[in-house]
Formats: sequence, structure tokens, C-alpha cells
Amino acid sequence: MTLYEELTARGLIAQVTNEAEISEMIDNGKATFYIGFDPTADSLHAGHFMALSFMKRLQMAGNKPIALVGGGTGMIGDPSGRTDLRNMMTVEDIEHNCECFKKQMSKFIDFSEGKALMVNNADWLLNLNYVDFLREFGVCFSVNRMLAAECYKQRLEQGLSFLEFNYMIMQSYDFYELFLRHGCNMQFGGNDQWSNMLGGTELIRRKLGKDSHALTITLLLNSEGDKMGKTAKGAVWLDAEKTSPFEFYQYWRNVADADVINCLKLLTFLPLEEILEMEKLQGQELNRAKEALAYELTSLIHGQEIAERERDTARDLFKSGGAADMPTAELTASDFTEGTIDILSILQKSGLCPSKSEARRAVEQGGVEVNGDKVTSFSASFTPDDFSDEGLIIRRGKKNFRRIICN
RNA sequence: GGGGGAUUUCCCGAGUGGCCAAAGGGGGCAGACUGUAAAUCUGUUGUCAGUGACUUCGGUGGUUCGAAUCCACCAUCCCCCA
Repeated sequence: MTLYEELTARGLIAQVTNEAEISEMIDNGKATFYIGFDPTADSLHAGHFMALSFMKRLQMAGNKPIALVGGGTGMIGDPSGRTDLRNMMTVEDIEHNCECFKKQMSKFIDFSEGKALMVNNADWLLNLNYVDFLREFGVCFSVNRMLAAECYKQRLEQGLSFLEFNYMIMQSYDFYELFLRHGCNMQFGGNDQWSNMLGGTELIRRKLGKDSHALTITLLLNSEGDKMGKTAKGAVWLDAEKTSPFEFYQYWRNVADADVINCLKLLTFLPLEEILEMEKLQGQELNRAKEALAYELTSLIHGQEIAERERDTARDLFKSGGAADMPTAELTASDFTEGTIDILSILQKSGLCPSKSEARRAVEQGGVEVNGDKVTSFSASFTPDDFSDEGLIIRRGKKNFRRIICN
């Protein structure tokens, strides 16, 4: 199976400008392509994962990736598919975020010996002269055409500022610039980027009379049609500081039945045959597929060792209610008043509950266990001795565990 | 520049002087059922020293015994006309 066939079989490809030419190029490892990442936060998150692994797949086949961080476009903010204006970021934030992105990407993509490039569009965007730019490139864009673009639809109802309207032009110019600088003739991106990407191919055709290609990657949606990689608390981050490897593992371990196989196909590097085998699993057995998914992804991001550790932790936790390794919280002498501490304070200080009110509710509703025993009264209290050796294992609800130790 | 409308708790959205910590829905959390799934049902969903107190309805002042509700100014957004 060729690379392009595999990408199609996995369902990774959403739209392409020219299937024949693109597949011919990437199958033979001849493509130099780029994917842009806007530095909207100080870490990449699960939503970037598709693009990242897509890049890796192509690199493994000998193609040359260019990772573009949007130090320049980040100053504007992409309005695609959004209903409101993004918060404007400060220059310092953007630079900081770009640095963080670089670090994370280098763990994933091989940048050695020119096998891949990392560029920042701030290098060419920030010093453009307004009038020169308008005369040179502004003429190439039709406002009528831009307004018709799908990605602006929502914003035409809600209001779209001129600042954001220019995003498409900036992104198009990026492609043009990379085409000249690095012979980059292909751009990949999320499916919501389609119109922005076409802007680039069009610009290159107009200015240089050359062909270039765009391919969009399927958005990672769950069976309900919502974007995956988000929790109530926010994004699932790739940075271990922001989303612990355990949480990361658990996120994927808990995907809905209907989504496992799709996630395996889109996100992991497991061979298709293996995934097709798992597709036959039914009911409870699907948990094996979920475990595989969680393990593979954790391994890709945090390394095999950590993936194994989190898998074992999860198994122990849900089988026996205890595990060698689990999120731990420490109490110090100052957390005790007159030598005792009550259960509500423990829940709050360990981070299991954000407030004492919520802790109280959790206890009232019978959702709290200490070492496997249900807590029935919120006046239950503990002394430092109770935490000796292993500490206490506090469980809130079905899936939240914390080992509490005391120094 | 002129005229009109809006801003409510995580989100949507009701509330037009006391009965408002604020209807309803969504989402979240917990319980039952389960498979660490989904669906369903139940409870819960501002904070705290919890039959009470305190803070919250864009911001700041004001009227009033009492304001999410009335007044003034400011900010932001939308619509219509230029």
C-alpha cells in the first residue's frame, strides 16, 4: 500500500487540490510541505496532534516537512470558524509560545541534518511595508471571493474586524514566501484551513505562474460531531506540566466506544491490519482497544516508559483501588489544626475538589472514599498518624484518585 | 456623525423595585445501572465557620428602608441611516 493509499484508508485526508499530483509526490518522498501552527498557547494540545503525526508520517516516507510557527500571523488571529474575536496576544506572549512549540515539536519531528525545517513567519511578516505590500499583493485578492469563503460565514453574522479579515492574506503570503525560499509547494492543515490554504495556491499561481498544492487533514471529531481533545477544564495538552501523563492517558482510555477505532486510525502509528482486527471487538472487549489507544498516544508524547507506567497505574487503580504510582498530594504540619484535619480540607487541598462547598456536596452524595471506605460524615477528621507509610488513598467519584501523604 | 437595541451565574437564556443565589435548557459533578463506554433514571451545580452569613447580574456613582431591576456617566458589542 502506498503512503497516500494508507492516509486515505485511515481517513486522514479531507480535501485535496490535485489528488494525482499530490499522491505521486508524497509517495516518492519528493515533497517539501509545510504546516502552520499559531502560537495561541504555551503548549501544543491534542488538536495539533493530527497535524503533527501527519507530518511525521510524511517525513518517515522521505518527504521534507517545514513546521511554521506563526509568530507573525499570531499577531492577527485566525477568524476561521470562530464566532468571536480572539483575545489579542502581546508580542512577548507570542514569542514565548513560539519557543515552547519549537521544543515540543523537536521531540516529535526529526529536525537533524536538514530533514525538516522550522521557520517563523514573524521573520517576513513583521517588516512588511503596508503600501508596498498592498500594491504588490493586495491586487491579487478579490474581496468578493474572500467574503464568500466558508470560514467567514459565521463571522459575517457576528462581525469581522479588518484585522482578522487579513489573516487569509497573511497565510497566503506565507505559502508564497516558503515556495520561494525553500521550494515548498505543498501545504497541509486542518480542514478548517481550506480557504486560507487555497488563497496561497492561488497567490502563487498569480504571482509566479506555478502550481502548488493544498491538502487538508480531517478534523478529529467524536461520534457526536464535536471536536475531540477538549475537556470541561480545557484542552488536553501535550506538555506534561499542563496535562499530566496520567490525565493524558485517561483521556484516551475513556473515549466513547464509537470513537476508539477512528482515533486509532487517525492518531496512532499502529498498522492498519492491527486496527482492523480491533474493529471486530464488541462490548466490553472494546476496552482493549481503548487501552491500546491510550498506551500508543502516551508513548508517542511522553515516551514508552511513562506510557507503561500510566497503563499499570490505571490497571491497578481500577482493579484493586490502589496503585504504586498515582497522583500524590502532600500535607504539611500547617495544614493541621490542633493535630487534626477534616475530610473537606483534605479534598480541597489535594485538588480533588476546588472548594469546600463542592467537597461537602461530594461527601453528602456518597462520592468520597478513603482507603476504600465510603465517607459518610463531613466531619470525619484525621491525624498525621493516619497518613503513615503509604499515606491515604482518597477517591472522589469513580475516576479521581489521590494518594495523600504527610510530612 | 445620527437613531435604535444589547451586556445576567461555566454557556444559552428568563427575570423590569422586596417572594432573587436568580426560572428553564445545555454542560459539569455525584449516585443507581455498567465495562474506567453509551443511553437512561435520581440528586446536585456562587463561597464560607452552612437551618445562618457573605459576594455575584458589563464598570462607576446615585435614588430608595430595599436595586439584576429605576437614574446618570463610562466601556464593549449588534442593527439601521450617513
